Amino acid sequence: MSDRLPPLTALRAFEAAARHMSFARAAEELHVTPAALSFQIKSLEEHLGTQVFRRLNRAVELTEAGLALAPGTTDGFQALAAAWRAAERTQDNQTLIVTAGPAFTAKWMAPRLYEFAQAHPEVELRFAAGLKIVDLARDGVDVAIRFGYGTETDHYTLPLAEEWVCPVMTPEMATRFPTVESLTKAPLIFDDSIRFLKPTSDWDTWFRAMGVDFSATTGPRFSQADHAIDAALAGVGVVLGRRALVVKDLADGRLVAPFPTALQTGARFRFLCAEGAQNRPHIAAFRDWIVAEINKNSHITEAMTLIPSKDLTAP
Amino acid sequence: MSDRLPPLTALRAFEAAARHMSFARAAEELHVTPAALSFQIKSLEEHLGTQVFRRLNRAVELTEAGLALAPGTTDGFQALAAAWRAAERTQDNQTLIVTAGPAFTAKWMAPRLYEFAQAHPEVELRFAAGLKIVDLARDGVDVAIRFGYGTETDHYTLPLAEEWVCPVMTPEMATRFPTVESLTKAPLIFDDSIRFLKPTSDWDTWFRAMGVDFSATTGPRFSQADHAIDAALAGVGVVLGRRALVVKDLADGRLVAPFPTALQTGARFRFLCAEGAQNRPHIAAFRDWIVAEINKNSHITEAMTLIPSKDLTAP
DNA sequence: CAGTTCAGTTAAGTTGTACTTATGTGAAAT
DNA sequence: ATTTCACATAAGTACAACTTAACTGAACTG
Repeated sequence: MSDRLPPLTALRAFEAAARHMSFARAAEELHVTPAALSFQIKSLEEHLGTQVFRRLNRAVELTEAGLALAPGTTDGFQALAAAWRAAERTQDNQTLIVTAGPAFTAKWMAPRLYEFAQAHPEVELRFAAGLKIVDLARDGVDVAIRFGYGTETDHYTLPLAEEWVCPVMTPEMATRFPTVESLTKAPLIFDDSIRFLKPTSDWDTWFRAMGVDFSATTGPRFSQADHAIDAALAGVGVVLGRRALVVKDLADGRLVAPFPTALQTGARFRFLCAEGAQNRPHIAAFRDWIVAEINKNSHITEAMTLIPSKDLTAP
Repeated sequence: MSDRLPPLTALRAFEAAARHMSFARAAEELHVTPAALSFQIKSLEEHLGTQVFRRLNRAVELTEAGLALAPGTTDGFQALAAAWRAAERTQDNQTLIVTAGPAFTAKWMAPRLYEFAQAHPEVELRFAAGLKIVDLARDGVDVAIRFGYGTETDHYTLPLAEEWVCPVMTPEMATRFPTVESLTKAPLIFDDSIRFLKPTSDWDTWFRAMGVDFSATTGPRFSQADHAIDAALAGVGVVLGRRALVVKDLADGRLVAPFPTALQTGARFRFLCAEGAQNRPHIAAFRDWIVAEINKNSHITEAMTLIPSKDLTAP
């Protein structure tokens, strides 16, 4: 992969020139004189054996070779710049960039952010949305919170508390549906975000765990777990709430779980960071804080009867 | 995007060292002495303000900063190398790299390849499979043949003949189903590869064009058009064959189209290459040859009654 | 239509990066 | 105990990369 590259400064000069379509502006960007840039381009052309720019009267134009070269060089230098920034960020123990799904961000992080800021005023937290992050280093992220089963290799992984689901509702709603049987008549909210789980942990499974044969079908459906919980908070109905996303609301009394039987999903949130990064002070602080926050509400789990979903597979 | 990069030779040295996990081997790859490489790494570390390698007794190990830096630099230099190769290829008028879908490759290119080789012995054709090519220059492809409606901007685009579909079958099959009415009883083959077309050009539409109200439902389905045609060639049944994919078989008598009414789909194959590349001799030769080949069989289209599918939208 | 400006080229000379050879260091292998 | 191996360091060199300064040639400008 090596010998097949021209002088890198020349490539860099070309990339800037192609981006600006001007030698003068490229020279300015690179803090060199136009003359230097002109030489670099010339050197590149000698290496390639053909022109990359067509020199017009007052402008330059990419030749076919230049057109082939330009997009890839821009990509390449962007990747290098991103990598360099990622390396620089490892030196920065003030800023912590976290990525998490929308549900965890809204229902776990957001209500606790103030407390973290109190405990660690020196750390500036930033959130990068999106689930599609594949490579932490490449995407400029320090920590990822992910939900599911998998255990990534080549990353430091800390599994957090196992996720269970349990019917939760407003206190007012609980008075209207005091028994499990009455719950079959209650407005049920469906959280489609956990449909990917296997074995499934849905309403039917939960009723089966309670010894009730009931097939829930109609009711509002949400693809995002946080929206489903927001609906329950608004008094729309009863939702099978995920542990991590509802314990705060349960602890604060905004929601109640009158039927303390929960399905163990087998899935859990995981704390991920680059191998070795777990020792950086602010990352370790963030991790320890998350773990402590989870333990704060462990009494809610202790009050639950936990039944693994896998023991309840449909007949 | 500029100032935020260390000396590129140092980055390059680091990339090689991280890839080999050895200064000595990296130095060998870059054709420099280990001493030079050691200095480059040191210079990089001074720029970053921290070590990127932990020097062990007989080995080196990436530090956290190094771990953050390594993958992105490898990506970056790979992108640069790919771009440089793409630029070099513009100098090469012997090799022509073409990408096309499996159906076009199998049913249009393959049967005509020998003729092209005869006409242009100096050009070496290579095929890159896959539909997912987004950027010709980035992916190292000279020419793409694509099917659909769109007209790419920022590429040279030559629309080829509009695609129609018409029932085709083996001559033996044609004797068994002499009328349109009898065709409703024939084994119909479904080519799902054109289901994305709007308006649809399917069996129902074709029968509607013939004034027959018939809803075809059962029959073998193929997601790839070439497989559907292969099935028809094998005598399995009758398929709505796409112009480009069946004219050769029609011209050679392997298939017949006894009902010369064809649906105009509005879609067509398009010849794509990088802007400017259409003038390179071997690309121009390839394009002209494709156009000439298509014209060779224009008598088949001329014998057809063409009905636009959009005039036949379902009631 | 001269004069000015603008964008890139070329020449000559300077600086400093990247490289070399040669030697040094420390730990593991023999 | 000696050798070997992988990288570090010192000192010196060569050339790449850059500078200033002068040049070209075309397009605006009034």
